[in-house]
Amino acid sequence: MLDRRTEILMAATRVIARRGVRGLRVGELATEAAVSTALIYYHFTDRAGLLRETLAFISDRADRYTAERDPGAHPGGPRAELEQVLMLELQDTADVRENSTAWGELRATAVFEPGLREDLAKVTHTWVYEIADLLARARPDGTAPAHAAAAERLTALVEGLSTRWLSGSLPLDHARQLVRGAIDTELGGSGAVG
Amino acid sequence: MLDRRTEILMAATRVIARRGVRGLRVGELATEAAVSTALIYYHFTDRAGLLRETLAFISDRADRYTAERDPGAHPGGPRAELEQVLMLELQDTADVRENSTAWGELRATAVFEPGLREDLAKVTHTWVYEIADLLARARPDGTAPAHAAAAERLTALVEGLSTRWLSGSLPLDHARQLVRGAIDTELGGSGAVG
DNA sequence: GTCTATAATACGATAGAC
DNA sequence: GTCTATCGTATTATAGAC
Repeated sequence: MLDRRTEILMAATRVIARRGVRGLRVGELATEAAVSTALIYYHFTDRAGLLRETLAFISDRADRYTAERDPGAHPGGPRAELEQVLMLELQDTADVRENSTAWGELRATAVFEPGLREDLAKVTHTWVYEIADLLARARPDGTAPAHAAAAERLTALVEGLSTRWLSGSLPLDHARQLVRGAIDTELGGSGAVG
Repeated sequence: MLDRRTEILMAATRVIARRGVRGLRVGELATEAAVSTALIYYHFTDRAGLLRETLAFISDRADRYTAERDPGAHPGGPRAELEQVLMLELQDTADVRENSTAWGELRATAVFEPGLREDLAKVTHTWVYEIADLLARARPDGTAPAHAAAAERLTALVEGLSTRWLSGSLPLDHARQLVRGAIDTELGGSGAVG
């Protein structure tokens, strides 16, 4: 059985997925969690603190996506592992939708709130580094700077596509296909225009 | 001489660039535009209407970036033109910063407000189509679907990089370098990992 | 068309009972 | 720990003078 505090954090994640970080109202969260607003202020100092803890909660959950994998031991080899890791952000399950939405919100909010930037940079760096590592294993002949640049491009692409998906301008299947094409292209495969 | 209405729209663009769509307060806009809040409600029905018109205003201005160019008559050929058009979103001038910030906000807001999605899809489609056309001119040997996919990847990449730039996680020069690398890679040049 | 003044309400946050 | 009730303020929106 989960404690109330965790229930509130999960409810906050759902509300953020529905209304955005900046659209979260403490009153609406109370309704979603089926508690009073006073209880929220009992468990969290204020709205800002609640938001901080919720974003940490979401990050942890996202970390677990990847942390639970067994790195390097992927059956399909590094190429398949690379594709799988990049596709983690592009799946239509409640969990991933919630996480991707919150993540996009975090990025969008950081444009106007410098206080969020540090957390953001840290998590982004971890992700980029992981992708660069997989690229290095998929193409051991490439240079480290080339792998780093390709990893930055692939992750930024996934973020861009994720926003388009969530904002309804791009079907999920199409977004996934574009990522596959980008992997092909970056690995020097047959994906390029010519 | 501009009329008050247009002055308010320009002021709204500045406020959105500073605070975000959801951070825009009618009172702050009034101060920025040096008018009363009542005047804003005289010229626009309500906050939502003001926002709609401001976002249309921003879209029009962004269209003009590219519409005013002389398509096909670029001195450096289609490859240079392609690079230039993609780089339009990644420049540290007040205008571009305002537009890119507002554009990112429009996308981020559309995730939670379906009413904005139609406008968004239209402008995105125009942009993607323009890039696909330039790719076709740069590589006439490629197929139309390949050009379309590459255009979607390049524009989504620019959006992702733009958000990273504006949220302070990526220096502008680096973002621009990554776009150049992506163009090389998509055109089958020497940019790939291997 | 533009202002000052103010109504109406939404929202974050707290007091105090249980 | 959890609730009901409420306060204070920020914000949207309007009334009415000029």
